[in-house]
Amino acid sequence: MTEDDRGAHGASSAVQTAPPAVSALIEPRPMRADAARNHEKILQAAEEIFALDGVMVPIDIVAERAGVGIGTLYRHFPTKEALYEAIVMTRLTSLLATADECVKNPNAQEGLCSFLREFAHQSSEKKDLFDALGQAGIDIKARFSDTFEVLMARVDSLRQRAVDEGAVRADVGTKDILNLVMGSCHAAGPSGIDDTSLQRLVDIILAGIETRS
Amino acid sequence: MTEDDRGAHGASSAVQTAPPAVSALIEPRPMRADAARNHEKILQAAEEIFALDGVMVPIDIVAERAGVGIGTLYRHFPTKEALYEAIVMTRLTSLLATADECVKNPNAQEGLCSFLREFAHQSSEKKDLFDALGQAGIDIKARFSDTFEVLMARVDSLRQRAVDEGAVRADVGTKDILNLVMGSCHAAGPSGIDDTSLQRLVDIILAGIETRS
DNA sequence: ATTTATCCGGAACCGTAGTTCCGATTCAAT
DNA sequence: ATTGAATCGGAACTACGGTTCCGGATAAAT
Repeated sequence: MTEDDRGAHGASSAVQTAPPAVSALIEPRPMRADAARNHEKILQAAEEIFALDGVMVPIDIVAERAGVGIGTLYRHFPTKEALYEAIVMTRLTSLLATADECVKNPNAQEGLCSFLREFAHQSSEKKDLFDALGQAGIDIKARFSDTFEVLMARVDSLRQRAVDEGAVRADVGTKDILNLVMGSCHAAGPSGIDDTSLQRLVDIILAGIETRS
Repeated sequence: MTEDDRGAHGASSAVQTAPPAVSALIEPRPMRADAARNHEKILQAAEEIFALDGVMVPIDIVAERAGVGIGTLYRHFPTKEALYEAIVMTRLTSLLATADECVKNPNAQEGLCSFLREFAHQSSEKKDLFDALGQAGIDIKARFSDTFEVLMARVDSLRQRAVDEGAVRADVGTKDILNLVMGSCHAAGPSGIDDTSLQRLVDIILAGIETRS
């Protein structure tokens, strides 16, 4: 039961012209047009709502906002956790892209700096998504260990470059930095924190990890 | 209904010898011995459990740990929120005491420093109590505004002294500092963070708010 | 146009956690 | 020892949110 759309995420918009009999064994079916549309609508609605009201919102609300029934939502994401996973994945990927961008910056310090700013900015926009999930008993680091590792490595290279350049103290770990920045994002209570204040906090952190003269 | 033990918290252990008829209008009744005992047991159990498993634990568990029935618990704290309030109050008071202690330190920088360390230490011990409450939709700053203000003022005097002494930058606010330190405490995920790492984070923050040479 | 596999919608179900209620129990005053 | 009010205990009630189920609608293949 309910095994029909398992693993259909990567379908994209590739046209299927191969003989059905054989390819059916590999790729079950291309997913109906409306289904694909709904899948996207749900994902988007969830992202918006979670960012706005936190992950505690009842799932009905997400369905309502997406303009679909609850049943439909469950057809696409058999569990609320599955929804979380999809969104966190999006988020991690996006961060990874940001990190990649920042690595290109020839100035190591600037690179690290702008990554952290962007990281903080995203985190505060998406109302403490990561943290709220932790609260709800989902261990992100465990569930997405591979993607997480990659991101971590990327950030670490940002940090290492800055250290090599002599701009950042060698005795602060990547985790320390990320913990500090993440922490800043939700410390200001449920009301969130305005971007200006947040950037001020990031500045302090940056000052804190700089090499002293 | 259920108005019999309203406001009986401050009863303490003062002996009542005044004529009952008159004092009854002022102080309803001294609270039965076992009741007082239970009140204390519940408070203590709640503090322990909340610190250990977070505020999401069902209230039955608290009652069980305190060795009383659910009904009893509700007799003393008519709502789960009421329990929260009692505990947060304890916590705030304790922090206030710490702050008072630190103000006595003749060295302003050391004073601020040791307060922040202690603050961080307590926060990590008591498993993100404040934050978890925020998550649960309780706005601490609003509900305890008066006590909170006092604490805030105290910390601000710690900061101001350090600024006057030329040890801390003048452009960082008290809120910034507290946000950073609070943030550090729970950023490390549900598993918490060991005290050594936490102190390292506090060190970075302290470095970040120092005046540059 | 017909047919059928897929998908949609939302009523109903179930488990969980907060809260209420009231008979049984216990304190403490006489 | 007796008595009555205060307190206790926990079964039962309620609200809420996640999940299941299935009759009806729809895309797309013939």
